[in-house]
Amino acid sequence: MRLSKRTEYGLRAIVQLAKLWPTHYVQSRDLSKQENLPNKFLESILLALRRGGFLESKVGSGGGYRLSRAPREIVVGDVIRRLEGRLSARDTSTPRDTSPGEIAVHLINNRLTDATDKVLDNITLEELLEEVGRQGGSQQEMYYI
Amino acid sequence: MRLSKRTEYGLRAIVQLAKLWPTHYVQSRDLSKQENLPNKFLESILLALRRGGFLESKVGSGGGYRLSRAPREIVVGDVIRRLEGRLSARDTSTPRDTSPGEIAVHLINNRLTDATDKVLDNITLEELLEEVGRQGGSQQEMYYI
DNA sequence: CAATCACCTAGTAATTCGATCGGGAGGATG
DNA sequence: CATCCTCCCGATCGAATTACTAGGTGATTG
Repeated sequence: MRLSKRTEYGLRAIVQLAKLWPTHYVQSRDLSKQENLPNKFLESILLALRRGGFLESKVGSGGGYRLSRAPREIVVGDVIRRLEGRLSARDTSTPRDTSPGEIAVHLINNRLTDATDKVLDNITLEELLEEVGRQGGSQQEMYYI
Repeated sequence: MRLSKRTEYGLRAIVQLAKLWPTHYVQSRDLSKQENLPNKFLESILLALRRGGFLESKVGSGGGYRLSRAPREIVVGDVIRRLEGRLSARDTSTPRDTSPGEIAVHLINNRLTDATDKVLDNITLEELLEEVGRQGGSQQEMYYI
């Protein structure tokens, strides 16, 4: 499974903002330059993040975006779920008089979303930044608790 | 994250075949009726599963498909990876001189594929059938080992 | 042979995705 | 007040992906 570009760009932007926190507002234009992202596309993503309550914005000269709270208080899973429309599309309804195949699929789906949620809800922006600082944890799989 | 229809249909079909194992060949037409799936679409999926070594087929009158081995020897993860083209698209390369944002995304992606692989590689068709038999485990989240 | 059924190619319909366009609206600055 | 600056926001568009269909080939069986 792979994250959409929208989510990827959003993550990259918010990581930059986390690095610069709590210094003041960064403009979307600068963000798209730093991470080399399509300007207008990024704008809409930043807007979604603001609506999600992760960012604060300020219009006018000297305006821009910044995190609305400390990186340690922002859970990566919340950010990603906001951007990735379909993620966490857990079937709330448990079908009863359906075929075994459908039940099986339902079951697999739930386990998958469970597992991904567990991963994503277990890391904050601050922790993510720390791990990135260690060059991706010496690029090995020593992760998972 | 959600499975594609292709994967979903393939799973549903192979679950049916697992239920009927080791009785003899089932035709794709019957399968599509039982699970109410688009006939021709399912055909191409079954073909892929056969090429993946999960199914055996027999052409001609009285032909059809069956599992190529016992349900306990078929891992769900293998089936799904065969159908879902992109899954397990783990970035093999570890980018070095890239932005923090890119490294962060890379890291998240790896953790996600790790987690999903772990879930899917930990259940066989036989186990899946058992759990389905328990009506989806009384529809609660008592799953995960 | 005549019916059956897997196999195969190709093509189309529908949706999603990535990205762009083109303006507002509303604050800052001089 | 004028005019930059920057966020805000809806509409749109091409391309890729996904979902699905049509139509034929050729082995197998009764």
